[in-house]
Amino acid sequence: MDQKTEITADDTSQGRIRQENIERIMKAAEHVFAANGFRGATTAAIAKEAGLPKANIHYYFGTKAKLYRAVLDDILVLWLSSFREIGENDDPATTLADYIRAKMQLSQNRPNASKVFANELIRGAPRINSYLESELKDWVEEKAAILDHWIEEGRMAPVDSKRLIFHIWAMTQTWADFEVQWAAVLGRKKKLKAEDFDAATDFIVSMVLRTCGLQPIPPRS
Amino acid sequence: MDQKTEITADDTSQGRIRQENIERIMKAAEHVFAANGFRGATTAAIAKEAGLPKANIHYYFGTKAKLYRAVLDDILVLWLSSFREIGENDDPATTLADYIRAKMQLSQNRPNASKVFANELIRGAPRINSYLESELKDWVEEKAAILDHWIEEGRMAPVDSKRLIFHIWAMTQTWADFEVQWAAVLGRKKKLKAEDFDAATDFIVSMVLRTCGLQPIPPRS
DNA sequence: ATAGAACTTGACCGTTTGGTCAGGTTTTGT
DNA sequence: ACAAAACCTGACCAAACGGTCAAGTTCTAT
Repeated sequence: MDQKTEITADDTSQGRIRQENIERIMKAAEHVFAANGFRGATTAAIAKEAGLPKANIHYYFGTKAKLYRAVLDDILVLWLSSFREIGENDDPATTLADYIRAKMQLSQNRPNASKVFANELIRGAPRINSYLESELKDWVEEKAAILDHWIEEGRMAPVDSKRLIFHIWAMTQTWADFEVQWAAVLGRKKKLKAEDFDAATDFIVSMVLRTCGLQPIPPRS
Repeated sequence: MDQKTEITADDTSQGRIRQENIERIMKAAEHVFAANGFRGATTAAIAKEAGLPKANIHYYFGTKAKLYRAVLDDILVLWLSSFREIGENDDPATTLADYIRAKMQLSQNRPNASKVFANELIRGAPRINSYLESELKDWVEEKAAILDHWIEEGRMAPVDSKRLIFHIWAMTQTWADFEVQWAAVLGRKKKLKAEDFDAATDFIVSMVLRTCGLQPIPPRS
């Protein structure tokens, strides 16, 4: 009668079958939500991609909205955990480069996560506004303060630290969200090659470090 | 019987009422498609926002798919026409700065156009792949050649010209597509202020010009 | 003035949607 | 071995969907 098993994404308490199926469903859901947005995605499409009857996904997640939330929560955890700890005593150049590389690998390895997040933002982020206004805002302010500290110590050139972070995000995320566009312009067949991601990573690192006066500008020919 | 009036977006041949209604519907459609994607958007929602009965929008556009195409075509024209002509004899610094400013104004003034385009790309661009592979690719290659020419002449530092263009797009579009995110992090109430766009524009211009060796890096304190 | 073209729209239709449920099978702890 | 818990799923439902249509109203050229 009462199906109050209270399913959460990280329910490790019991059930091998449960874990396997939840994983399978969420992977399929991430893909379908990425490709169609929340409203455009159908539970039938998710079920088909997961290779399960539709009723089965409702058994585990109840409603489409709850499944979406679970996918979204998974992504937010991934997002925040990807941000390596930055300390005031670290080297500015290597810290920035490492961070860009980490974000870029996320774009390459988890493009659907990035797309679901992008979809949510485009829609006005109705479900994650509190996350943006709290965790994310705090994270940015904390990291920006460290950059400002470095600037004050003369360890890098003065830049608008918050906006630097914003644009690093913009540049790294574009390679996941708009992959088809860059693939088409570069003459690739739908998918980018690994070397495209490498070249983009190097470019962004170079651009950011030059902006911060941490890498010399090559002389004009 | 046969309603073969062949409606195109730029049908100026006749009909004051026709033009007015088509404009109203397309504006509403752009908003609804931006907020929900093609699959997630409903003709009822578009009709409601346009202030017309649903049957009326079918009278003018036939199907949801045709309406979407019309909106998309409108955006592609806007996109390409926004790219000012660049000549080999222009000044690199002012040309790049002007271009960034133009793209940024599009983000500020037509965010829904940007969002519809972004949605289409995230989905894999099923309807505009030929545009990406032809017009857009050609445009990028043409402009990149001019940048390369400038580099060869020693008028700017060597950079990967195509990737520079890609990342300018990424940085300018993020202010339209992900406005809520930046508004939340900056502590604004949902919408960014005009000064936020101005500050972002200055930052991107500065970043690009520094990268190209066209603007001195401020000394460390 | 008037006839034909253009525009309007409530009511309707077949399909797809998210979600439910009863009755079954499998797994698990003892 | 066996009962309880967990899992499975075809069949079903009301609501929402894209689209149609016939009967009307308004506009426009002569």
